[in-house]
Amino acid sequence: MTDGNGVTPLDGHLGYWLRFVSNQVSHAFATKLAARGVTVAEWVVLRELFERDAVAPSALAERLGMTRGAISKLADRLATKELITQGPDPARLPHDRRYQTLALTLDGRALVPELSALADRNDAEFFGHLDPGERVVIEEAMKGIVRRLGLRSVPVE
Amino acid sequence: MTDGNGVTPLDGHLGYWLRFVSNQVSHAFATKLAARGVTVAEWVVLRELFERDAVAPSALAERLGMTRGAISKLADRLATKELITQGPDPARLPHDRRYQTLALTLDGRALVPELSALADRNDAEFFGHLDPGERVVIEEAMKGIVRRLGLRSVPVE
DNA sequence: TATTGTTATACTCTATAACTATA
DNA sequence: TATAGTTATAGAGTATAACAATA
Repeated sequence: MTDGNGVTPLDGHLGYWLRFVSNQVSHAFATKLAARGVTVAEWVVLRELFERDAVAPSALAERLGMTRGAISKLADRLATKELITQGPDPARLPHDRRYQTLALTLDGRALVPELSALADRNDAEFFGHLDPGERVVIEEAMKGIVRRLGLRSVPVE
Repeated sequence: MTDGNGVTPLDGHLGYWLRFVSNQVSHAFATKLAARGVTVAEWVVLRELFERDAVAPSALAERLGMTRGAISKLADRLATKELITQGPDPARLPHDRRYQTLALTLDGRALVPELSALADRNDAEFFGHLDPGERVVIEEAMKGIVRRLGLRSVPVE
């Protein structure tokens, strides 16, 4: 599949179309989140803490496929916004002070369902018109690729 | 579709799966390109110049959905690598010196087919196993979304 | 004044690696 | 010495806005 120059057109790759749509979806979502003062990376952390309540930075880094340094910076920003707390791990006390725990504040916990509604709306705007059959094919194909290649880590960008 | 907390699971959105796969595809491609000393954004510019030969920075910004400032920075990097040239627009001469033109050097032109082969290989690694029917459903769904929402600009990230 | 392009500034995200404090 | 976490640095990408040169 070339254009006569021996070079595949950019849009000749399925990856091109996925990236095109995916970038637009993410950008639209980022814009919605920005109105609430949150980035997509921050949202993912908040969402994760909503599910698990108290998590060590290193565990979060592992689950989200990020470095500890990246989590540390994100956590600082979220703490400044008073959406999470950072503190020693009570389960490790008394006093292995190396271990820390991140947890949602009340404000943070209250915010997650609102942001989740934005995520729902965003998804519907882009994919709501697809018929269920198409939807299933696409979702299963993506899950299949993830399984087949053994991919992990939550996508953030 | 909630998890009982009134909050949709992250992976309950089709956008999640698209982003997951798309990010992995892009990252794998970026790694391949990095071995040739080029980023994905630079690749997109090179690919565009390969097709059109001499392009004004502002035209490139328009086509790629980037700001002129962003193009300017990219162009500087590519010129430093001696993959493109920056100069006055000969079609505008004599002498409306505001207009500039970007064009591939011989090295740049020679590089594009090699990078294109990397793109082919990358796409095959992720999507080569899909049966043609699945492939068509996915590609057409993505194109449909682009059309329906009037999206434009080449995705770079 | 309007337009093309560059530059300055700033912020997000990412990664590597040095550093601290604990153990 | 090993581990958990933080901090420093750097680079890519993005955007806005000020700026220079030209028309």
